[in-house]
Amino acid sequence: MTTVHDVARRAGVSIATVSRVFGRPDAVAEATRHRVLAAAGELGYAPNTSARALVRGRTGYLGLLVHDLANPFYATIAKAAQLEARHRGLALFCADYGDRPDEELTLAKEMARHVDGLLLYPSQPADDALRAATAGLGPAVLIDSPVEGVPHVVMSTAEGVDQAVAHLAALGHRGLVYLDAAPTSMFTSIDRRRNIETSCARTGIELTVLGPFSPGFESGVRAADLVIGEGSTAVVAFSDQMALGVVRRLTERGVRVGADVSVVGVDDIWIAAQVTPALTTVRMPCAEAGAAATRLLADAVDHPGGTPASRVVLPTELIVRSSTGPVPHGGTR
Amino acid sequence: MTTVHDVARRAGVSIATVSRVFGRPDAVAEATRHRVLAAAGELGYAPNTSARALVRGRTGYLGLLVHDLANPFYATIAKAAQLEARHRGLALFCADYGDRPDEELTLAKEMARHVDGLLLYPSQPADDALRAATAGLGPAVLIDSPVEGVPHVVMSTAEGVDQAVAHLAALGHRGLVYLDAAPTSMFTSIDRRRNIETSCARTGIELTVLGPFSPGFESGVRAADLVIGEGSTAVVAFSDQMALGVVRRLTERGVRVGADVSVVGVDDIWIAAQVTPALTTVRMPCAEAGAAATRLLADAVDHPGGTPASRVVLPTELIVRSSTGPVPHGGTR
DNA sequence: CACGCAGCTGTAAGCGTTTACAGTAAACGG
DNA sequence: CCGTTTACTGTAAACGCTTACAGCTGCGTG
Repeated sequence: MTTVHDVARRAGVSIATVSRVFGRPDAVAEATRHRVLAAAGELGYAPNTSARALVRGRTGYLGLLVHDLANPFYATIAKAAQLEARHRGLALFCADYGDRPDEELTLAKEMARHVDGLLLYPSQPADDALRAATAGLGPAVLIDSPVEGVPHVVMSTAEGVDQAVAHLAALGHRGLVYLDAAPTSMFTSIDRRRNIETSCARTGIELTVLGPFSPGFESGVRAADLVIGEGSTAVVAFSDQMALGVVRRLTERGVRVGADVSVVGVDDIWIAAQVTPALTTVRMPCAEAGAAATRLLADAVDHPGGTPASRVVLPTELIVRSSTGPVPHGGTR
Repeated sequence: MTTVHDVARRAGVSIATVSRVFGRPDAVAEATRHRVLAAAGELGYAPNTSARALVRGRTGYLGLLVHDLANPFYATIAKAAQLEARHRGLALFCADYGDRPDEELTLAKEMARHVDGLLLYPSQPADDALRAATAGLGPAVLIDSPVEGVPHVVMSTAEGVDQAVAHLAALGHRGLVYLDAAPTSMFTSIDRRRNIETSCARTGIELTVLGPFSPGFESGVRAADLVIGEGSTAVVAFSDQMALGVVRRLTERGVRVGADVSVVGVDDIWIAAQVTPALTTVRMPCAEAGAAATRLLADAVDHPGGTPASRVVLPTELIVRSSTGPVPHGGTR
């Protein structure tokens, strides 16, 4: 491994000068800088990151902790966060707590030791415990977990869900079934349920909430029969996966999706656009969330005494496709 | 920040003892160890990672570089790698080069500065350039890129594809169309194409290769019409996404998938099991690959003079579902 | 009883950087 | 021509940790 000393010797300067060339290049004369750079190039020198981190008190690393890295929802957040971090000269650790949400805090603590700041997508509801927990870990920004006093970015389904309800109302639907998902204490669940409640109330649509179900395809399949039982003409599911399950079962039972019953999902996963009928859905801006959170965190790391707790709310949007259509003639619920 | 000095003072020992308690605990007397641990606990002390890395010459970090972190295929590898790394007390950096494969090497170099070893899923074909490139970066293990002299793990479709061809042959199919994907120089492309060629040759199935297409749903849609044009009774697609596209278009055109035409995919993405008809496919062991590669790398890092270039070949397996069926009566191609 | 040895602990020398401070030389104004 | 500034560079002290080495104690052994 080549060090500042090697480069210094080769370039005929002191180690301080070498260091400066890589730290604040304009603090050294142009001729010297070139000599040092040349020497460094020949030797293949690059500053040792550990040593630099030690003296600077900054690692240049950020950590991201989510529920499941293999899930496209979180993976998209991770990808965007990673990209944004790189643009700022930072690197990103990724980890997920998977099926052991109790390990979340342990993992966060462990991660905090290695990084300048943490990006957290908490599994638990936003509350005081979380605030307290993040307190000792250095800068942290929360995703989809609006905790007062901690910077966070949330993807609000307010707009998207409102558009969905308006869309259904315009199509003549008088009532709809919402398929809720567990755990109901998570922000995503609360947010979607609350928004659909207010939207329905405002629009005068009769709302029936079913569930909570576990959020997956199978639950949608199961829920579909309940929907038929309810005699409803419209369904809004917690997620696209659930919606896809609903569509599948409805079709199986001879119900024409988009004609007899309208189905709306949330997330806009890629397959939603490809199935027949293509799924009407509320798009979640995962990439934007990942990038925004990283930006917030990087700023918090750079200015320890900056704005105490910024908050970014990312809007959502309804994507209308073919799984929704005018209410059938005979049956208004 | 609390340091060894704080703990040492509080516990009434020297900093060396504190360090030893966290480094090799059995080298210090039990009573002393307890005292130090207590003091450390009260002070909330944990060894500074940068300082430790500096003196040890090891960061305890691994890096993973893939094409696209948001793609479930790579995301699954990343998740497994991350988990395996954690089990070994290591942490994992994740990055992707996305649509700029030319940046791959730059990124790898940059990453190499921060980590003890690299996990690479190269975008380029396995060749000398790659071997040379990885040479200076410290330990590296390649995924799906069998380069002689560099440790690697590959997911071989040999078994899975062979099973698929045998499966189709048993169903009475006399010929099949393979839908190839670009870039054809990548190991995954080469491997799948070569394996299907040998399997068909061995089984006496007539093979028609179409493509290369870009590997996506849309390509499958496009390819479906070509397949109908060929009059073939069976299709094997490069990926599930393509296969799903084929299924979609075939269905649209009134061709009954699993009856008139059999379709086989590769990957076994989650939706493959959920669509109707459920997709027969070759499962790729992404998680196993990620874990195995991490294991190899961790070993290489631990024993710099160990086995020079280990090689792990992970087998694949055909999952039979409903998109394949007996050849239709009238038409044997 | 002297000696060796094992078990434990402390001292101090780094690991490769950054950076405050001091020093030098040239340039400049009076 | 001298004092002062400016521009640059070097010296040396950290940063927090690990670890070779030495020292000390108490034990068993010849």
